[in-house]
Amino acid sequence: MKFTISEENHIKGVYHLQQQTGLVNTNALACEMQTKAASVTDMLKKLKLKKILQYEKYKGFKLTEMGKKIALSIIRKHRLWEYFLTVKLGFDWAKVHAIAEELEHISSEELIQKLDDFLGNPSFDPHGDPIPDSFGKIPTIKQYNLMQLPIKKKAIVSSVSNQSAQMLEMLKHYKIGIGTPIQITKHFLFDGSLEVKILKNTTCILSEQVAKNIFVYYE
Amino acid sequence: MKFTISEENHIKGVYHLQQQTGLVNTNALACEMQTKAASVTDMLKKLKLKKILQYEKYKGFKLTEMGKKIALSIIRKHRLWEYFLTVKLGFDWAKVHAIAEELEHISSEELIQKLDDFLGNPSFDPHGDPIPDSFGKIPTIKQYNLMQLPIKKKAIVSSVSNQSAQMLEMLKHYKIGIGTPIQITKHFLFDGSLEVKILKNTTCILSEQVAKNIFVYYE
DNA sequence: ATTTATTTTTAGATTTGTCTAAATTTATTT
DNA sequence: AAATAAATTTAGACAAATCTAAAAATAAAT
Ligand SMILES: [Mn+2]
Ligand SMILES: [Mn+2]
Ligand SMILES: [Mn+2]
Ligand SMILES: [Mn+2]
Repeated sequence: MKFTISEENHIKGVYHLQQQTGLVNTNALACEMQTKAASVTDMLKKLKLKKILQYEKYKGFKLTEMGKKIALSIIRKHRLWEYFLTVKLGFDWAKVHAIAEELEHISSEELIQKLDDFLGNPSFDPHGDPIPDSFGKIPTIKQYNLMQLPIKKKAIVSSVSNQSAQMLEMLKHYKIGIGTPIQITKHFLFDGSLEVKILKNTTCILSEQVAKNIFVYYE
Repeated sequence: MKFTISEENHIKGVYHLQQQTGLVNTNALACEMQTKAASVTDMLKKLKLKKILQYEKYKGFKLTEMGKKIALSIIRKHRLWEYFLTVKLGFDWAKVHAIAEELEHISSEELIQKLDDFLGNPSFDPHGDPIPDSFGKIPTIKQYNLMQLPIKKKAIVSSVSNQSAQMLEMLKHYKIGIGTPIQITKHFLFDGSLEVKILKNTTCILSEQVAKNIFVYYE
């Protein structure tokens, strides 16, 4: 089945909200979509008719299984494009969301499969969010950018977004790799650099430029 | 100024038609856009108001300078995406047009500049059509795929779309490079292979798989 | 120069997505 | 339990993009 861009955006909006709240209500979605409650109601009727939503008037709503599948395929596209934009085109990861918001609506299934392969089937987007596979299956752990890791919190390096030879050389020198325990001991505001403790013994300083390419998870 | 997808498609349609006919008429554009004459008239009024078109009722129309600039920026996006899809993602060049028809409407200027650099600022798309630069300037020569070159017609190799090591090794063996004179002497229908004369002396057989990656120009 | 045919435009309808304002339902207070 | 507040839906409007059918303008043919 085909969906309009507006329908796709609404489906994705419901998905994100129901991850947190279970049932979603009209005002919340209106707020998420930067639109008005009346417009949301109209859209809900349409999506219910297309069997994307379980929806009872005044009672809130959530996605059907089919709805979830569609949401995940849009999220998959969004995050793969974000990955492409940062890793291949060198975009700052703050800028990629808005562009991926448009790219996620390109319809070709073959395109997204080939893009996925071209990128090496990445599991996480530049913000550390998991990328669903073509069946909608989501990697479980949640990653955080090292710059966002709370001070003193113990974490594990889970991925590095810049895979250039220079970056890898630098990480090798610091003995940082996938699975390395890491902990921020100090955050210098002057240049954004971090003092980090690695493997519970070595301590070193990472520039913001390096740190923002490193992702970690914890718990 | 911002344009809708439909407006952009119409602007591009006018551009292509006026390349051949100078002034464009309503029915021709309706045919090109797979729509009806009445719909075209509505769109013309809107585009005239936005100063994209010079248009007098019943008299035909053509793009203003601004209209041309916009058309070229859309064509630039279209052809860069086509190049990306074939060279980076490995799409068959017959399939890329439909997908680029969607991708050309992604709005970010920065995206297209970075994509252009990532691709190595190519001058021609996979079909041999020239890619306008960011100022709208178009490379002059027209390229043809070697498979499309009329038999016996003398031509010059102008580009190769597959730049893999294997392909380059093969071309080196055949002594084929950019600027090499080439001429088809026979076309075997059984497997699509070509017998070609290179440099006016050597003759060799190129498989269809090789030949379809070679582009030439003539005159 | 009329008549006929073709092209183009207008008039009016339809679908999609949005809005405001009013009505209705549900939730919260007194 | 009644009154008030908040959330949600309905009713009615509008802009964008399309269509069909009819009218008007232009071109071609007799
Ligand atoms: Mn979007
Ligand atoms: Mn993201
Ligand atoms: Mn298009
Ligand atoms: Mn092309």
